[in-house]
Formats: sequence, C-alpha cells, structure tokens
Amino acid sequence: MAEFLRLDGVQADAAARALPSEPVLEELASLYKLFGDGTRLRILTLLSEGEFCVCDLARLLGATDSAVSHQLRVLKQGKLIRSRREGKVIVYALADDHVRLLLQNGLEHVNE
Amino acid sequence: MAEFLRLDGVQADAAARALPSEPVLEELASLYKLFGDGTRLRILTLLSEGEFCVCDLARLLGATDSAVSHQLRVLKQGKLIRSRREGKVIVYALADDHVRLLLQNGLEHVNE
DNA sequence: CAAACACTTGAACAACCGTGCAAGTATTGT
DNA sequence: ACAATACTTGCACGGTTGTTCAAGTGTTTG
Repeated sequence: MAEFLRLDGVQADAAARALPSEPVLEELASLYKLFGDGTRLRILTLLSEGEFCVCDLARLLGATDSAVSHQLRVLKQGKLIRSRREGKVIVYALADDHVRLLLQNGLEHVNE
Repeated sequence: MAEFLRLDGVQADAAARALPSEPVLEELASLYKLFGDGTRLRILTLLSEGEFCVCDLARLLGATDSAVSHQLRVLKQGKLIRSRREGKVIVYALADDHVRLLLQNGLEHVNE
C-alpha cells in the first residue's frame, strides 16, 4: 500500500471509506453540473414558482426558444424537470420538491 | 412589454421577481460549478472528514500532485477551502461547515 | 550550501459545453 | 389542405475546462 505523509493506516482507511462509490460520485457531479450554468439556474428558479411553456420561459429570460429548449432537454435528461403537452404548447415543471430544496440550499450559502 | 402565452401581466411580474439578481445568480452558478467535477467532489468529501496535505490527497485519489493542486487552487478561489503551511507540507481544510452541508444535501438527493 | 521533498505554476492539448442557425416535427385554426 | 404557431433537433463554432508535463518556488535536512 502507498505511504502517507500525515496519515497513519487507520486514518487513511477511514478517509478512503468516506468517499462515495464511483457511480454515486459521478451522479452527484452530474447533478451539480446541471445547476452550474446561469441559464439552467434561471429556468429552474422560474420553474420553482410554477409551470411554464418554452416560449414564456424564453421571453422571461431574454433568450431564444432554441437555447431554452436545448437546456430544457438537458434538465429533463437529468430528471430535474418533467413536461407535458397542452395543446400547441409544452409545459415544463420541476420534477419534485427536492429540486426546489437544493436551489434554496445554494442560495442560503451565497447569502451567508 | 412582451406578450406571454400562458401568463398574464401579474404572473409574469411575479415570475420575473423570483429570479435572483444577476450577480447573485452568477455567484450561485459558480458555486455549483465547483461541485460539478468528480475530482473536486472527491477532494471536498475527503476534506469533510479532516485536514489533508496535497500529496496525501493525491495518493488517496490516485491523481497527480499537479492535478490536485490545480483543483485546490480553484476551490480556494471559490472560498470553499482554506490552507496553511505546516513545515514542508501545506494542509488544506474546508472553509466552513456550510460546505459540508451542501455536500450532504446533494448526496441525499442522489440517494432519494 | 546542496540535495531532497512538497507544492505551485504556465503552456499546451484534447474534450466538453452553450448558443445560434436552419431545417425539421407537431398541433391548431381557417 | 394550408398557413401559422410552438417546439425540437443536428451541426458548427467559439469559449471553457481538466489534465499532463516541465520548470519553478519554498522549506527542511544532511
């Protein structure tokens, strides 16, 4: 086993055990990555207030339909939002309240 | 003012008000971006268990000193960690318990 | 002082990301 | 059926990101 500078074997084992499994870690990184973009963050914040169709989101953000649609796809693949058709329009909403919570947690940190 | 499809003026105003200010939003995105990388996430997880020098972190992660050092710099600029010299070695630690909390929140979401 | 060790830094590179554009699909209204 | 509207998709482009490598700084030890 490798040698450590400030750690004995027991501490090293404890540290290694603290790391989540590879797949969990990768999933966690992917989750945070979704929140790590201004446009996606804006979309999620709006959706935490209610449901919106693509073009209303785009107008509220001053972005193109295309840009918004691209990001909605990413967010949906990440299971952070869901969508349903309503006539001509497609309505997006947060997938669950957990997402709202994560958003709040981050905001609290920023306004420490 | 722009027209909306599913929103009246009142709803649109309420939605717009839900968006944090530009600088807050950008800071929030930057914060999440820091958590959105496997290596940084591993480092933060380890640091949530105690203090580590660069080379012990590198050994625990199976990464090069350089790669770890680069990421430590990013994390430090983001005020998520702090460091102090201790002889030949530089010891890193979480900046505050808030960081630990954010990490836990994310993990809870992944293990819904 | 010189060698060894711990760490940092800058440049270079490939990989990834967000957006705009143009063309596509789906639904509604005439 | 046709036009209009709402949205999606693939591609191309510029910009960012994470890593490696090599050279650097700072500290301790012989």
